[in-house]
Amino acid sequence: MAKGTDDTIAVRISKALADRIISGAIEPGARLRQDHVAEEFNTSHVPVREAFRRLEAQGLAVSEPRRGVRVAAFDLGEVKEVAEMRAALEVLALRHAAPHLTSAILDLAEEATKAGDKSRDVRSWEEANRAFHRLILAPCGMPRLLATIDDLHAASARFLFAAWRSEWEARTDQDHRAILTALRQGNTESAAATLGRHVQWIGRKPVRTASGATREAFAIVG
Amino acid sequence: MAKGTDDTIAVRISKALADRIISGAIEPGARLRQDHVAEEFNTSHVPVREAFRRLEAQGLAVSEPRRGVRVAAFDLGEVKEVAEMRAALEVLALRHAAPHLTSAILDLAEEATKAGDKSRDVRSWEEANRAFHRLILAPCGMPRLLATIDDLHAASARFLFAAWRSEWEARTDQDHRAILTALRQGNTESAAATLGRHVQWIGRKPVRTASGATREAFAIVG
DNA sequence: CGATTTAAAATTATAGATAATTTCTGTTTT
DNA sequence: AAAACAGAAATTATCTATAATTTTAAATCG
Repeated sequence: MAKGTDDTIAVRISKALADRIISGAIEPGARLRQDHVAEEFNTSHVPVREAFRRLEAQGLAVSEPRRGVRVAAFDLGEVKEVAEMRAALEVLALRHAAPHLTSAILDLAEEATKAGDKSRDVRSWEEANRAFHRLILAPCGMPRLLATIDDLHAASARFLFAAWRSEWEARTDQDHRAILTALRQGNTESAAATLGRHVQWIGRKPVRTASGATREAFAIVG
Repeated sequence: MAKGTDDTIAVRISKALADRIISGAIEPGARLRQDHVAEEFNTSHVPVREAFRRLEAQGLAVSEPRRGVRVAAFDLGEVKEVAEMRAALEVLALRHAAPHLTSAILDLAEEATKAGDKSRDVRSWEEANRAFHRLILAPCGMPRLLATIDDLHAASARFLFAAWRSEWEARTDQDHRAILTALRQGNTESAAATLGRHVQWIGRKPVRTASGATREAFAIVG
């Protein structure tokens, strides 16, 4: 991951915190105390507050005036919401990207798919999956759309890590392959339809809670 | 407009600046100098910086590290991009909102349409148009989706005001009426299709530039 | 006279300090 | 024992001050 050493301190902090929130290192609902964060990063709280605003905009944190910032909570409803938004926007992006896709790009996307299938842990699977989606969508040339999709991917990853906290079973991604085949054949509509379905596929998994009981965990898997 | 007196200063500033950027009171590309803004609002620059981060997240301003913040510029490509994103997301929202629409809500939406038709200036037309869209979409119960649509509406309004800076000719909005009719008949798909087309309708208009020449101006009109 | 370097002014980014608000904790009251 | 209530501690939001960087303007050189 690019460290971005010339970034402003606020950006560095927001990236670091975003990573922790997404990976689940900080629990949903946990308070983010500006002085503590400032101390940890050896800065004052001014850049910390700016970092908080960034996290807020990404939907990773919520802030109440005078009461501080906390890590955004989420429920099944939000998982579905993000999945549907991703479906709508990624389909749009793919329709515009399709005419600009080269076989070189599709080859890279295929490699990303293979890397995902080989992944032994959630984290590397997520990285490969994200790479696949970004590769086939980036040529749409719509920066605002891509930025929005990126934020939604971050939310998806958060749900994913929350559900498959440590265990992960490898599985071959047939959807990705179907999408690539359709794109290679110039069948954009078929690829878009599969992508739309693929992104909305929600995985279910029983998870042991802190109290010992088991509940269903949900996560977007695509 | 709700003044939000209990808002934090940063929020107040960001709302005031957003209004100016959207209305065109500040030119695209103009620099936003934190000390000047701070002086105007009788504060220090700390809340101003936070306001800038909010504007950045909304896509109304762009910031380059150490070089300051400027009002986001836009071109025809971005107008189209925002229109397509709105089409995709508003259609999604409408599909979810449709089952929860009451005739009371649809009556309010019809009033908003009439108010739009009667508007003598862009500003009040935009307000009525925004009210219409929000009324029929809000019952979808997807907060993240609605927040994203709101930001896109702000961008749309910006393009609109830039093109129709002062003059505005009244016109009856047939699309809004067609959408309401379809919704009243329970024909969600027809309403969604019309909405998707409606949002992407881009108006064209010759505009006199500062140098005296005329160029085409473009704006989303829906 | 135009290009380039240098110096000054303006501006951004961060730090440290202060006032106001909220949260926490222990105690009292019913 | 549960609820209500102080008072103390912690935390947020803001202000003033300082360091670092960029922009502007002037001056110098080719």
